[in-house]
Amino acid sequence: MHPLYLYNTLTRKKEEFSPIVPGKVGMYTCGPTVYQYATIGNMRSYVFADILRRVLEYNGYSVKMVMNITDVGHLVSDADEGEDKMLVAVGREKKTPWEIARFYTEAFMKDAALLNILRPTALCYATEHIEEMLQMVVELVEKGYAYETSDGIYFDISKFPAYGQLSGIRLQDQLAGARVEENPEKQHHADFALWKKAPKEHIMQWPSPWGMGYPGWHIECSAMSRKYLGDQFDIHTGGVDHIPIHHENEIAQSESCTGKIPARFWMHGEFLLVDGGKMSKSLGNTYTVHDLVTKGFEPLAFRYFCFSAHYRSHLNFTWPALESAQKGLRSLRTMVQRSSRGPEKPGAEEKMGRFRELFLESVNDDLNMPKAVSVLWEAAKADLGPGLARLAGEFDRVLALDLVKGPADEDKVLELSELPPEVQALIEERRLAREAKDWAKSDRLREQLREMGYQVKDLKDGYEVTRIP
RNA sequence: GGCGAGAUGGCCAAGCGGUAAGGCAGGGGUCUGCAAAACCCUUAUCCCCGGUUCGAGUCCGGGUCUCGCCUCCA
Repeated sequence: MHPLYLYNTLTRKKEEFSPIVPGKVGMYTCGPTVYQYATIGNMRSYVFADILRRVLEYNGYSVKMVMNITDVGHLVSDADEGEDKMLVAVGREKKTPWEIARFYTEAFMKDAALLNILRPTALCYATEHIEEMLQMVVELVEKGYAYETSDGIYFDISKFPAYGQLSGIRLQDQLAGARVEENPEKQHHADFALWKKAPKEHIMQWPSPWGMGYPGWHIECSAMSRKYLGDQFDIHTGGVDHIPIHHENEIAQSESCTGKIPARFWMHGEFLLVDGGKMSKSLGNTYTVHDLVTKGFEPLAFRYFCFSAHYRSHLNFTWPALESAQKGLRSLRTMVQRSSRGPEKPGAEEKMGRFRELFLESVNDDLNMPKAVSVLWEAAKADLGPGLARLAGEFDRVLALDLVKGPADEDKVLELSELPPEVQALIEERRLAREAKDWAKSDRLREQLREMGYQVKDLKDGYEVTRIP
């Protein structure tokens, strides 16, 4: 047996995983803010969460996976300054925040489905949990962890000495207001908003004990994870950018309320780089799943590409790299699918057992997907016969690359009858030329067909026509 | 200024104390009238300098260089 090891940001080491309740795992994934299309950088993060969930299930756990949808505008800056993201989108698209949120939520779910990301067992929308958030804010105020200013309710960080445990930041080292305007009413520069009082023109606002307002960004995760997973659950995931502010704040809020750190394992996915540098919405060098499809790639090529590096490493996105992934995936599927048509091989089962073990060992080693994929490649080359297809089917419960059913290189062989008449005519002419051993004419016709978008392969007896992609 | 990650063959990338996975690309070969496909073979002492050890990409110290976070963003 291979125990499951996961890296915990909290302790900065790999730990053997075991859930609070035997056999069951509760995990919470920080979901998207739905005010524009998700980038492939965002998607890498959700592929990571999906892999974690699938590996847990592969290990026999029943997983409750909760993901939030941030459909309320929180402020642009985590330091509670600046514009409201949702309002920016409202100005841009001339729609209501609700319409925008719905539109981009659907777009996100569609992209996720294209990447074979399983739907979370529970999706929760921030706007549907304002009540729970307010209750938590009230609780924090009553317990003395928060104070009121002219523009909102703030968490009092001085009451939570453990602050900074995730990121290793010591508050006294941080330069107050180094890059943002300091709010003079805040008692400590790292105090953060639990609730904001809304100016009249603010579109999304709700009644509260402090008048009309809207929630601070961090409170939604605390309130919703508590509601669906309890005061303490097993795993919390997100991007590395969430470590210093968002998750620190979340821990501070939740633990102040419940007395417990909300999650035992904190796991973070590294960023996707583009051409060696950061991808960011503000730099405008972002791509979406749709962009990949437009360039002729299948979405799962991106999923496969994500497996080329460990989730805690930077992964550098370039078009040639994606092409390499697409080729690798296609060729893997070709091997798998071809194997299912051949005869059984003696001794295959024995070898398969070994590969199963290696695969499990790899994914259970903190989700080492590059290793896991290499195990599959080794299996593909091990002459397992139809056993390979069975094995790939098992591994695909984690990989989800449509190995057995997805498009492979060989799938494009066309019947003569499905070709346009003029193409059929040229092929027939070429067949006759070949019979007459008129190679010059044969080659000329093959070139002509190629220009029309068809590749002709000559076999022992006959030929195969495929469409050039 | 603070925090963190990383430097492995042409490219991407595993390995985390015992003598370098895998993919893509390249080269050679088999097959073929020629192609294509397929199959086989093939390409590295791991940024630099010290140290620990019988033994180090793998641990420690010091450099150099990248990159990320501390603003939006996974």
